[in-house]
Amino acid sequence: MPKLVDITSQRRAIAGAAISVINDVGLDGARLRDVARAANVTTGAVTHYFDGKDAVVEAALEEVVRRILAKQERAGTKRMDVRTFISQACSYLPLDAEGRQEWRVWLAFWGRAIADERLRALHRQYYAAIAGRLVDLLPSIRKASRRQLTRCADAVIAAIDGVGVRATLEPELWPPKRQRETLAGLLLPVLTEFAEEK
Amino acid sequence: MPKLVDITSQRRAIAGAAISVINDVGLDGARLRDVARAANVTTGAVTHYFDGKDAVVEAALEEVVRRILAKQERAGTKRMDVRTFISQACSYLPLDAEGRQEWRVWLAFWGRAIADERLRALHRQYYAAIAGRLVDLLPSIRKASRRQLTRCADAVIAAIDGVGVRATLEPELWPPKRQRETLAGLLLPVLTEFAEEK
Amino acid sequence: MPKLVDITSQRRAIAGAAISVINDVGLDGARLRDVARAANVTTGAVTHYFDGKDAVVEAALEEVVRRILAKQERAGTKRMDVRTFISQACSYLPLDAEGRQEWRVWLAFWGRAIADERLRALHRQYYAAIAGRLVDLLPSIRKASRRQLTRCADAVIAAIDGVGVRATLEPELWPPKRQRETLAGLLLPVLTEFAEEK
Amino acid sequence: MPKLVDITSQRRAIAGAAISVINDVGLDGARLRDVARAANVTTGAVTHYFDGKDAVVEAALEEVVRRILAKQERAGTKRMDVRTFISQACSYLPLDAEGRQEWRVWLAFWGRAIADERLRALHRQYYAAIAGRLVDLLPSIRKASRRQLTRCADAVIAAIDGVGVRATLEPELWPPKRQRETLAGLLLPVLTEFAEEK
DNA sequence: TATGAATGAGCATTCATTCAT
DNA sequence: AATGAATGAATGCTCATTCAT
Repeated sequence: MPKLVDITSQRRAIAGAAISVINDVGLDGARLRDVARAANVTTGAVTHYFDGKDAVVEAALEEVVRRILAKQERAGTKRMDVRTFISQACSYLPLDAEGRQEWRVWLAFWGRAIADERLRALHRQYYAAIAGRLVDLLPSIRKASRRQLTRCADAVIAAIDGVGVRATLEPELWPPKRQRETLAGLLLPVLTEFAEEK
Repeated sequence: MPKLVDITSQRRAIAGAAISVINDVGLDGARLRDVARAANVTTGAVTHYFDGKDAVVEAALEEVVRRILAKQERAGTKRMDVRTFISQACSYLPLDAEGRQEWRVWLAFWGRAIADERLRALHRQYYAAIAGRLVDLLPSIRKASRRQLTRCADAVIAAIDGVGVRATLEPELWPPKRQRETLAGLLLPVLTEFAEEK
Repeated sequence: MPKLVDITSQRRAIAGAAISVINDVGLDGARLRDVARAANVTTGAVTHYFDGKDAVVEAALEEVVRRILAKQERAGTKRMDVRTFISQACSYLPLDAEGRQEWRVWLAFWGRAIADERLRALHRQYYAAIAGRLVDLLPSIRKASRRQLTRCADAVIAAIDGVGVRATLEPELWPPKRQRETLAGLLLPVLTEFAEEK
Repeated sequence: MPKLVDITSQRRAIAGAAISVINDVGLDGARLRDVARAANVTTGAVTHYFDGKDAVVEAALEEVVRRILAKQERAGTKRMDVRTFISQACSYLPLDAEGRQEWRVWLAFWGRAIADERLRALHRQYYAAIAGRLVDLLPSIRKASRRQLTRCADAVIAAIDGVGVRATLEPELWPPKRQRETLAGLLLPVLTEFAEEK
């Protein structure tokens, strides 16, 4: 009787190992053998669960997105003030070790996506998901037209990305405080204005 | 007498070729041979002018920064209103083919910098230069303390990076108009507030 | 289950192939690819079993030493006369095809050792082993102080090396007879004197 | 009017530079560019004076031999006792920095000669020259048949080579004293016997 | 005569992938 | 299902050599 394994959880475990390796040595530096070792399996096992390196890499990206989205506190869509919203937005930033890891890997994928149409398509998809969440959340501040909501979501995402990138590249210069202040400095005026429009 | 060449200009030419190749195939995909071909020289010539691939890559980054900084219209530091400042900031965005190329390469470097201390140090240095320019420019809007200027510069840089990243990854969804509007949407409230503080 | 291989014997096989290649084309001329072919494996296999070319080269040296030492007839340490000892010493000389090969490779390593501290350390170690054997053997001729034994061993080793080098470089001029006569001509007076000291 | 250069002295200078480089980095490690730099000329000049690397290398060997032979004190062929002869023989050993350099380079050439017929022919030639000198010198100890002289010269050369090799590979363990004692230990009995034969 | 920029073949090395077990 | 030994294509890099000036 063969050993029964949970295929999905094995794939998740390997994807997680890949994230860890990418975080350490970058996307190019990540060798399948190291991923295997980090997952406590053999290289053969990795190619057994995935079609090849690209598939592993995509699974890692998918896992990162899953984790990033999971960060967002599952707040209801009830009435919410601007400050609460901003504090929610801050949860996306690389404030702790885990967040930094996710951002580092995320940046690594950007770097590869510029020359990989498949990855870029995934990015479009993930951004759409994130933007969709915001568009769902923003009406809890104020009812607005779809167009207004989209614009506002664009601004919020850009602000988060802008702060997150800088904090990821200069972690020693960007403690959580500076990240939060900068993000708040950008979002407070925008969202206040948004909230007060009629 | 042997042919005398301008070493600096040759290095610049090769760095430019590297940018072009990185833009096309990414930082990992960039092979020295392709860089050589793009520069109309042989691989031997490339290693003649540079110590190795890493040196070529760093030169490419340096050249990209040079071009990005050169973009900024050399406005005087005379009195400037918020709208003019934002329009200046927009000149950093990937609005045209050239800008898109620079941003793509820039993103590629981010991806590698996460696992390359040397590159990260270069990034710190370049960000400091860019921030410095802004800090020099902001007083033309309003006199302010160094701390206030820095915070404002942080916000501006984050906004530019955030919009630029998104526009680079989703170029078909982010025509110049959307980029400008999003950046303005972020900066106008912030800078207006900044300008009106006393 | 994957094929299980005896790693040590594979390494030995590759080292042996390396010896053969070095014998043919010299230490510098030896390419990993040729070593691989001589061992009936691929270059990838060679780098699979060794960290790189240097490691292969060191393994070849180790194997040569093993073979050279194995040459020595395993005589007991019982009473032995000078002529028997000399005949034992002669077994180190490049008298046959196998011995010539070992000496050629041995010379090749000398040439590299002069600029390679690591190799020189190995040589020191191997010489110490050879000298040790002689020091163990000489008392079967006559009891002597450690100092006297060492001096005698020095002389014996020098005589063997001197004859061996010349015979290796001028094989056509140095048939076994001439080698044996020259070595005996050097050692007989020395050892006779050594044997007769009281 | 073109600059007039002494071709021969330029070649000698380059050969000397080559010796120095080979001494430092070995025969394989020696790059033409380094030789050129050590000789204070350009690489082009080196290939101008020599047909290629092999020619430079051979010139270096020739120069080493010249220096080694020059070492031998030009004693007359008048009556000479055994001790004086041995002291002459010792002058071939790597007793000082200059001698060590010559031996190191000499060893490097042995290592290459094993796979280079041309170099081996040169070695045969140089050994013949050295042996010839000894054969000329030995009669000053005792008149003997050509065959006896050759055998004795063989022994002397082997003893010198044997001690020299070891001293070159283990310089820290072989100060001049140990070299001289070992060589004398080998040659004294042999030559005494030779001198006393009738 | 002499320069040194440029060439390009050749090398070790890396690593995703395959496959017999 | 899982192993890990073996493959071999692909790359960066070195360096002797060439040649226009």
